[in-house]
Amino acid sequence: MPGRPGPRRTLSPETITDAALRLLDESGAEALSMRGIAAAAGVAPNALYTYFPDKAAVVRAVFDRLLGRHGIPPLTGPGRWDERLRGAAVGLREGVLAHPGSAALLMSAPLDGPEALRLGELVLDALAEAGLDRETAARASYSVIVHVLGSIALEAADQGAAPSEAERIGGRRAGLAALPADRYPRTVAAADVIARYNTVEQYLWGLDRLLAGITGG
Amino acid sequence: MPGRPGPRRTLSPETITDAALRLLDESGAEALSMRGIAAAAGVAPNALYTYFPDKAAVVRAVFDRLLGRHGIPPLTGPGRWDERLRGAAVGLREGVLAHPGSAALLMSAPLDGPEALRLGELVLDALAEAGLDRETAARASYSVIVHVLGSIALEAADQGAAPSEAERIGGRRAGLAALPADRYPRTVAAADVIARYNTVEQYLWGLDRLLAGITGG
DNA sequence: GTACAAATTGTACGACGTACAGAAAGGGGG
DNA sequence: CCCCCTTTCTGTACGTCGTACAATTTGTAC
Repeated sequence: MPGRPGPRRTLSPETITDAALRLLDESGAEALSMRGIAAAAGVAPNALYTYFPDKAAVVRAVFDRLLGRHGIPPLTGPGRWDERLRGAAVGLREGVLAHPGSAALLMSAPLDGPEALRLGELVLDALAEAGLDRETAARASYSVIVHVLGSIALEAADQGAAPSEAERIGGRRAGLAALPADRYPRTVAAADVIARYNTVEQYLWGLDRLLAGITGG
Repeated sequence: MPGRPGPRRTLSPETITDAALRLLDESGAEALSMRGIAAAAGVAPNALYTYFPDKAAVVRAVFDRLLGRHGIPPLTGPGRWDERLRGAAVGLREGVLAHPGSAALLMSAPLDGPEALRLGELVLDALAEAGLDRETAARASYSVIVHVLGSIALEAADQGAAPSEAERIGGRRAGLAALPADRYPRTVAAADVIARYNTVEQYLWGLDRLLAGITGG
């Protein structure tokens, strides 16, 4: 099909998501407005509606590009399957957490974009290499993805929780640090234990336990 | 301290979150606006700012009450520890998914409200009963909570993804159902496999694998 | 009764998503 | 070469949002 009529100058879905990612890096997720993205792309706000039906569609596209931006390794690489899986998990975590606020998008859309599919293929490929049959691999990949994305989202929610200056009580945050140990004895003790590890270690510990339960049971 | 001056008639944090929960049940999570909550409580929008510094604080409080609304069983109940854990997990899932859209709040705030703490105590209690030492129980509880909340949030995001009428392409949704099987062979097969199970079964399968990896390793 | 502090309202501002209509712009048929 | 038609982008506007500010109401303490 040769060129269609009309002026088709500046925009495309890619230039729009490019501008959105630039905005996300510079100003955080709460700045991801239609007007802001349009301004970053140098067009009027409504111009975006030629390429996306609404804001949710733009956000989904941006989220998918976020998933694929951080060097997910090829499907069949060298090294042991679990090492490849751990490496991809750590890379994804670092890439997402580098842009605080973007993690809020992680659980907000179905995982059906092209980059999300590439991620799914990677996980399934590694699990097949581990010797799982098709059914177990399918179920396991879902649980692995839940663990990876859920951990990242929860960690971001924890550290991104607006300290907000208005919610401090008596100078310290009304959170785990100020718990009544008599009412929540185990939780306080657990917070104490977990605080001794950095989060990436806890993240990989959970992933390893999950993989052990899948392959060993 | 006897009564403070000023008229303190109608409101309190509880009446506000009550109104918000009523609104959430009737009109969904996207209707959770300050103005809407205030109207449901019968006051002017600004009245809420006497009790909460901003909307995010209201949402956090509502989210915490959501966590506790669905009959989380007492910390030390009858029955085997894993049965209690599974029961609480299923109950939480049903309760949250009954209000589509409210699941979007699940990963949006740190888990430090009173009901979130009660949930943490329940999990830790069950894990202690399983014979785990303090350190392992602490780490395991974090992973279990990630799995439970992450699964629910992802399921809600999948099914709540606005079909939106504008994003249908050729009459069918541009999603997993229309995948190019030559580019994503494993993913397509996995979607096929998982579709044969209802989600609660997959949810418990993942929980069981995780628990097996924790207690057996 | 009078002064003061706290709770609630009235009003307003800026930003948001997006609908609608029009203007600019370029290719295809004559 | 010119006209027409499709497509892209802009101008403008509407309703809603979160929330800041000042005024008003209301109760307690002296």
